[in-house]
Amino acid sequence: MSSISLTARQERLLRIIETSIDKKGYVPTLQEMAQAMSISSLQGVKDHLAALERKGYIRRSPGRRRAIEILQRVAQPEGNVPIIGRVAAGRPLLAIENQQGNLNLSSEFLGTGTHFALRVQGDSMIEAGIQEGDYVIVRQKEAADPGTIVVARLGEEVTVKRLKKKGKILFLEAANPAYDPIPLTQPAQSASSPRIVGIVIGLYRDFEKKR
Amino acid sequence: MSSISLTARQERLLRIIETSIDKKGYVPTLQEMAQAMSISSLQGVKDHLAALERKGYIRRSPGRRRAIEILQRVAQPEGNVPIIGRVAAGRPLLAIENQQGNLNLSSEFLGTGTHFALRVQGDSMIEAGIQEGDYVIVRQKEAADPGTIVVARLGEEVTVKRLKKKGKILFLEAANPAYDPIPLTQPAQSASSPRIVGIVIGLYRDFEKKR
DNA sequence: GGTAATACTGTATTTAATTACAGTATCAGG
DNA sequence: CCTGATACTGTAATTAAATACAGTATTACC
Repeated sequence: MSSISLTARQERLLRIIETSIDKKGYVPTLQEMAQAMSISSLQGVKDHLAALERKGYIRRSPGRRRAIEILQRVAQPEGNVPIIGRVAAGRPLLAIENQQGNLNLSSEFLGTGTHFALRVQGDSMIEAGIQEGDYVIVRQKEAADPGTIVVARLGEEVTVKRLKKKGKILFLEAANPAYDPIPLTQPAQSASSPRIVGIVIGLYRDFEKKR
Repeated sequence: MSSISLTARQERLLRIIETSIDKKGYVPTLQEMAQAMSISSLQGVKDHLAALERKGYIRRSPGRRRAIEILQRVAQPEGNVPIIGRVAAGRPLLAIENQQGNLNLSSEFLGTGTHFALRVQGDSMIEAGIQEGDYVIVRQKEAADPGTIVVARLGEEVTVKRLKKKGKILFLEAANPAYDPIPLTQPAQSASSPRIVGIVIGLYRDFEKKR
């Protein structure tokens, strides 16, 4: 899913067009784009549009007004949650590896922050009503309150667990008693020690294609 | 959420504009609208647009090209599922009473047909992993296969049940054994007899605002 | 039964918005 | 160090597309 990279200015223009479409429902004019980019000449905007078209991000119909079709977005549309297959062990931020699809929720369910969806494997959370094959909606966060269901990274593995506090120590506990609780050192001592990736804010279950 | 009704032609034009925005990303021109409506004069289209603006469905910026903003849609956008509070007892079709919000899922999860979301009340399906407060995504359908989780109307009430077949008789069975199964006469004899409204194809749970 | 709203045809006019042309300056890559 | 891509300024020309004007026929409603 990699694509030709854009310059800072080209990306900014694409974002301006995307925002206008999302907010107002129609494509801005060259004049409006120039104003939003703080460019006094229309030729500057035209150059950027030509670059965006050449790189395959947009399609224009020459001569026609406001006829710009977006082929590839740079910004996630509001409420769009990428379904990811594997969470890579990137240090400060989370590197999203293979995107498998999208789940689009109304933004009132999401709130602020970066979100992603993860397919649940195994039955460790069955007692909390989370089944194998369910998609959990995760908000990226490094800290969470005790009692919350979190997504944590243990080495290279990513698991869904409930955060519990016993005395002064935080534990990652499976809802299924067959699994042992994992103590959490906070802040994380080393790169390999257990670390909270985000909190589970939603769940989606597909009754039809339980692949 | 009731609004001023549109004439057949006005509604058709609004749908044409909506489709162009959804498929191409920009508003069609008066010429394109005239062609799509099979009207030879632009004045005909202008009249319809004036009516749509007067009725509050669109907003135009006079003089500016393709500057039509849709304020109220007639067609549901692709993948949009309305969350409804109460299902009214409309005879052939389902009258959606009070819409409380929207849930936007990728269309690959939805498939074809009309869908709506319903908040689950009570614990009758707890053993099937459906909890109180969950939103079930329902595809409108009058028939279902045994084993499927369905939404059925019993008089004025709407419930989530599993469809079971014992011999030749279909039953609506709660996953919670505390509830008794309800026999289903098919096709429904009277207007008040139990009736399948749709099948549950998905589930959404909000962990944050469990109001 | 008059009057307003709907639903158009057809032509002429105007302008919003794109295109075209002529330059300038900077930066990265071979 | 040259060449192509990026990133602009500024003005003039062109045209896609909206307006504007003058009608007609039909249906809806106090």
